[in-house]
Amino acid sequence: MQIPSAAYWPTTAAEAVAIQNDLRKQVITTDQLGHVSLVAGVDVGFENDGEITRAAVAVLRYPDLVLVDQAIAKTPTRFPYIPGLLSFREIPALLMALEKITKVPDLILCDGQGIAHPRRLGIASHLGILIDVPTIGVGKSLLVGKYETPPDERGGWSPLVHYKETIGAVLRTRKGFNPLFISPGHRVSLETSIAYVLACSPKYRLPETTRMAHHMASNMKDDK
DNA sequence: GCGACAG
DNA sequence: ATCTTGTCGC
Repeated sequence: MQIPSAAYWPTTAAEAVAIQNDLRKQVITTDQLGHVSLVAGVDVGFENDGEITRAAVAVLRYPDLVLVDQAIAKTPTRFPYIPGLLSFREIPALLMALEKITKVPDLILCDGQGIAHPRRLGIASHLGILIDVPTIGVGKSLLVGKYETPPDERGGWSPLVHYKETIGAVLRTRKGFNPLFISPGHRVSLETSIAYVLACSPKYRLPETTRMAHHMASNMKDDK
């Protein structure tokens, strides 16, 4: 798919924060997505103490979740891991992998937060704005916000609140397992985000999209 | 000031 | 994220 040239990339934390404060104005948290027939999952992995970044994209047909396209990319890491600035470390490699995809997804599920972020610009929101595709943040743990333990049943959830603002949902995709931290990335509402995450996680705690991308990013070290 | 802190 | 086998529990 066509990817806008990420001409310049920040080098310092202060620079990255300034970019987030600017891009946050572009985030849309209302439903602005068409018919969804293709859902993608993206994930990243590292090698050599983080020197190399591996990215993987898995495109699945929706709603049967059959893998129809995939791509991987490997590149030198350019930004350190700093809580709140994760996207600057992982997005460069993700864009390289997305560029190789031939089927453009209608929706992308990302590892990490959407607007459930200190400045409302987690990796899902950041990526969504850069490529202008609807995105949802699916985190395995908390970054910011407070919440009550959600009901222990599949579909049970409770709001994630930060500074009096609802920024996401703590959702259980399986009874008896830790919940996921869901938040709108870009062009998707919270309600819709919850619905798609549940629809994409029919059997395991994590969405099929995420699981497939994860496996691809891991097996990259086995082959070429 | 102290602690928390996606992957 | 990553280093890694077996092991405990539903």
